[in-house]
Amino acid sequence: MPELPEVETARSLIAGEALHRRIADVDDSDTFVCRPHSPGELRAALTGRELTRARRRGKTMWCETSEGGPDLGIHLGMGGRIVVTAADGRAAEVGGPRPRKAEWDRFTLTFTDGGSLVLFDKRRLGRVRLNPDIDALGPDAAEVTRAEFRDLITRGSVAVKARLLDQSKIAGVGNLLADEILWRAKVSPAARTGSLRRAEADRLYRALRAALDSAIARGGVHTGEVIAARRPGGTCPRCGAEMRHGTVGGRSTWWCSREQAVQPGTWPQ
DNA sequence: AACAATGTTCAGTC
DNA sequence: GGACTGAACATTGT
Repeated sequence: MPELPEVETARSLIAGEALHRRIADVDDSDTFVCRPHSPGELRAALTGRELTRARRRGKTMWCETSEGGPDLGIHLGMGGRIVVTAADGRAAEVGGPRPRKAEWDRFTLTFTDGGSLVLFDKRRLGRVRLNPDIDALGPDAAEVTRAEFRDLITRGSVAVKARLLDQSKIAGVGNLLADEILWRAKVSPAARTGSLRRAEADRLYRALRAALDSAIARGGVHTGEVIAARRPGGTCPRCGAEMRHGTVGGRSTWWCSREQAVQPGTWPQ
């Protein structure tokens, strides 16, 4: 699930429920999720502090900590969820509490009030680390300006979908959101960045804003208009033409065979 | 059993 | 350095 809209709602949950509570203990024993830290490193760095602010850029969240402590970086990976539990044991989660197995709790902050903040992730591809390198990310997709976007989306000659997924160029767009944006803008996922005209770049920019606004308002990228058509036999929700499937930028990609027709010579190989 | 999956990262090649 | 591929990571779901 997690792309920018999901991460933003998770960040908002932390900001509303987990700040200014004293950390009594830290379970950082999952060495894969907490890599490259060794067990006990996060515990030593965080115990006794409070989270003071929850921030986000693209799909990376980080919490500032009290007494000049390190930033606590959290990435949800492919399917991570944040659960914040109150002192009375009541669990708060985006979209309401859902069933969860304790064995899939990958990282836990226990607060002195008895509550907790948990990264729950059955696939274990989420990660937690101190002082994440935020500067390696491009501008946040929800904040990028039209001028910045025009530049980053037309430079070079890579497939435009690969560029949308490149977190170092623009941060927050994942595979589903990329398909939704390209479909809304009626641009082929395989179109080369250098071949895009200004009108197409600006259509993509408007589609980016609209897709983000819609996903945040409706509760996630899976609510995208074209996402339901990403299946064998799916048809374009606008024109009814058959949806096509292939690999672009190394990821599974669906597009409308009529409105997003691949231009000759743009498909790799 | 085989394959795909909403993410990142790294090695290798051209 | 840019573009690209394939694999790896760990695990579940179909």
